Amino acid sequence: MDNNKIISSAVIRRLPRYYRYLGELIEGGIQRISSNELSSKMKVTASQIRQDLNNFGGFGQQGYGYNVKSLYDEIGKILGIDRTHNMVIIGAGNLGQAIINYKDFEKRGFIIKGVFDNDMRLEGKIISGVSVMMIDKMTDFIKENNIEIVALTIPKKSARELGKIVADAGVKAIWNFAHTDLNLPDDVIVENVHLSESLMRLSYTIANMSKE
Amino acid sequence: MDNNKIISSAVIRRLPRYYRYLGELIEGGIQRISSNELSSKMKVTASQIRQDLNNFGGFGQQGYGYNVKSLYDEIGKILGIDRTHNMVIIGAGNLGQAIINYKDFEKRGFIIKGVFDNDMRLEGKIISGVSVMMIDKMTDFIKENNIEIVALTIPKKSARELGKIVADAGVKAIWNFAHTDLNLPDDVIVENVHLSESLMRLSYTIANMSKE
DNA sequence: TAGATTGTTAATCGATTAACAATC
DNA sequence: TAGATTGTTAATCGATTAACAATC
Repeated sequence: MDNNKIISSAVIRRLPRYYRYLGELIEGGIQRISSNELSSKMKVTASQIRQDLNNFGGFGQQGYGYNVKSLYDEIGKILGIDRTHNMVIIGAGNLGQAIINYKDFEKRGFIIKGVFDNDMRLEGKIISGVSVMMIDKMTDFIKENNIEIVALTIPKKSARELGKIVADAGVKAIWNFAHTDLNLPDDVIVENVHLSESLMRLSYTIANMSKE
Repeated sequence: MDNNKIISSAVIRRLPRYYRYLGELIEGGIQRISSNELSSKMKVTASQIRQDLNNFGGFGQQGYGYNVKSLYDEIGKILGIDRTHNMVIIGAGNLGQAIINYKDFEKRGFIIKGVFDNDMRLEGKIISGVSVMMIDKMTDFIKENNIEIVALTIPKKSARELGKIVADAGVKAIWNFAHTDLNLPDDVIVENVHLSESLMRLSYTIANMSKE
């Protein structure tokens, strides 16, 4: 595998979906699959599957197809979930709590080490085993606990401010749920989840399907 | 504007972001903007902005630029948020509650008419003015209240089942937060929010930025 | 009018699909 | 070996960027 080749984001966007389907095949006890079979399950072209995978190496075998388990593991490695990532949540509201309670993230190696909030009434509260701390303790906590990822589940104004602070504290990536762009230096990774944009795309499709 | 032209999904994906930036310009009291100024704010090319907008009509004026307020309104119309949409949530957990509590959706015309759950202890509970009902009342409720959109904030197994049920009940679109594809007939719109895929993309970027 | 900026065509770039030789 | 299916090249399709004439 050529580690330096830059992979297009279109390919990266599809990898987690391959990973999910392969996981389900494993659960179903399937050991091998051809690009053609996977193609019909996932509703993408077999050609695309083979092209995508070959960006990372020849994981298949002619005449046989792909070994489900080993392809699953390879994609896991590519996605960087063959190791753990320490994470904190900023914002102990419903959305922050939803992320903490959703146990699958932890299963994939995303370890939630703490939740921060500025509501003093929440200080010391335990949410699903994770304790709520005040924002002023955050920078130290990030440095001492080797935190790589911060999830921002707070309103946009605070998100912009705290985004800067955690970037300065040295986190590698921000998972941003606030409805704003963060405008941080290029060495800080930002992955946005803009729910309102998703809902507007849905609304667009409603408006334009009905037309025909 | 040519109502029948099919607009590429790449363009649609960008529209809500234009809408957001224009909204902020309005708040800031800005009345006109050129594609060049907007380009540097949004970090996309001016050419792309002009191309995107011209899919829907000539909203600008040579030598002047775009009127912020009227462009905002036009994009709102295109996105179908110039009218209201009735919506229900299935799943009264943290994620469902987060959506109910987030008042911006309501402001944009997405009216949450009810929440459904199968936990009998929640029956009749009021979450932010919206009452929790049991799943067996759902189909009737959807039909009687002209529900267009259903948000699925439940585990994947139930999501697949209830997705079919609400599709049969006649909803136009499903906003799917479950980590699965729904496989419904083509006339039902599905907009997926796969948080775990988003987190894996973030993880990929961490793994591959550190390499250089 | 002169300057600014759009709308739109043409050029480039990138992503997807098709085809098939290589090979298990 | 024969059949199946990959890996990979070539062809096509679509999206983005550049350029500039039209026009406010």
